[in-house]
Amino acid sequence: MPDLINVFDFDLTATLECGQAFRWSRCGENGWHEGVVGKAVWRLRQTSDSVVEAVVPGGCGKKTLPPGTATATLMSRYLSLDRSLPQIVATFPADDQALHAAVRRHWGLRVLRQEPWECLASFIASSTKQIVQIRQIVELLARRFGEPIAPADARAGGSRRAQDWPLGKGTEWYHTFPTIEAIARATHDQLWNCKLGFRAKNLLAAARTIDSGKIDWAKITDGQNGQDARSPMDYETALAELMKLPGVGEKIANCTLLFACGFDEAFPVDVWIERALRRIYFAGKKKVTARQLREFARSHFGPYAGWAQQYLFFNERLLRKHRPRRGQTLLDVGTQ
DNA sequence: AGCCAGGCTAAGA
DNA sequence: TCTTAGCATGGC
Repeated sequence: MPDLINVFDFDLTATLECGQAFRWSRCGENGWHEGVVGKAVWRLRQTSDSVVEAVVPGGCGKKTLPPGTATATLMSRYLSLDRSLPQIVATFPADDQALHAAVRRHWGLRVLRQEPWECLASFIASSTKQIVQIRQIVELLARRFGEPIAPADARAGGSRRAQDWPLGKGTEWYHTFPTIEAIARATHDQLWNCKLGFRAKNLLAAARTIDSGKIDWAKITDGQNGQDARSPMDYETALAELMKLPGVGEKIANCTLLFACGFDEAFPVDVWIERALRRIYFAGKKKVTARQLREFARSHFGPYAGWAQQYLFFNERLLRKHRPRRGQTLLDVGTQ
């Protein structure tokens, strides 16, 4: 039996599939999602507005996962269930109809709190790559430099009966995401062989820079392990610190701060969000520089700008996905 | 077949 | 300060 978790204002699928994490995939037909988090394999599915089923090591295999246990705390933290979505949304500009429409459409989407190094490394790998390719790279890195997780361990904590498992046979080996040290010890060619291309040298140098203590990694990511949700460092400092790493510009630094370090105001601008911003907020204006977009975002969206970004981003991607890509601009899609 | 992908960096205006 | 080319590769 899976454990049950009570949730409010939560949409598991939107949260896992909105493009912030790369190691989740659907498995089976019954809405199960499977992913490696830390040293464990998690399987999750949402069975109603208020219930998520979880098969995780450390789960008790009983009906409801008792809040306060280590596993419950970990999951609540990773999924950002320990936050009030209505309170976050209340900080958005009240008159921004396009944003509120996106929020309604994807109600329950939450920004995750991922492991910082995995997040940073994944986004270093992401530049000029499609999401399928990024997922491939991350899996290759895990397989070659991560710790193997035996099939039996992947099933730990749940039922021993294979038919209770969404996965079926349960003979597959999993791998943790490699540590900073593991990547730092790798050779350039080994990373290259993980299809990183020119990003290989950036990832290697980033790992070695962090490993040798040249940037204050511990402080940037401190909120991850401490009591507080976020790092004690201020946003601008943390951003500048991350951008010292090779291959890490504003976009990737902001992704890391938002998706892993608890900086809710971090606002990554990629091509998708740029399209959305231009269409929604700068319609009719011919020349809008990237800098203007960033400044607009900072002043317009407020302390949870990063969350607003994620709603707009996901929305934009779905718009594009459901529309023909050629011969039709997004201008006629509207903001409804 | 070609086009393009969730960028960063250096170079040159 | 803003724009542009180059970087490599696989998926569609």
